[in-house]
Amino acid sequence: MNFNERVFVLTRAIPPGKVLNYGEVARLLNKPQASRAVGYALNATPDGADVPWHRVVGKIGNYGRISTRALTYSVDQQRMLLEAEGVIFDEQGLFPLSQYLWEPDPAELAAIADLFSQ
DNA sequence: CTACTGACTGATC
DNA sequence: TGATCAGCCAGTA
Repeated sequence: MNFNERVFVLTRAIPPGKVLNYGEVARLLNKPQASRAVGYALNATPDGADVPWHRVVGKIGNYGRISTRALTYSVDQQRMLLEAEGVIFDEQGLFPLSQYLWEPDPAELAAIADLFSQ
């Protein structure tokens, strides 16, 4: 299973209403400094694949921010998807990571790691 | 193998 | 409040 597929698997495991920033995804994949590669992977996400890519966001200090680099989907669309799941944005389009960052159980991570070896 | 490209991040100015 | 810079990494040519 290559890096991209791992990113997809992990992203699929993010529960509604929760998010992960690129750096966190990379860290959970045991590659703490591959945040940029994570962005590349999500950019390659097949449209229509069962991957909630909108739950992966950028990070500014202790806040989450929707990335504007890729225009396959607009910032507004991604924001609407997250708001539909309960994420509240402030006037600057940011939201506190402390409140929305997903913190998976060790057991859940183990299950995901299991899929990686397949 | 080398070179280049990004949905990144944190530090610096 | 921005804008820039430099490390970092996987995928592609």
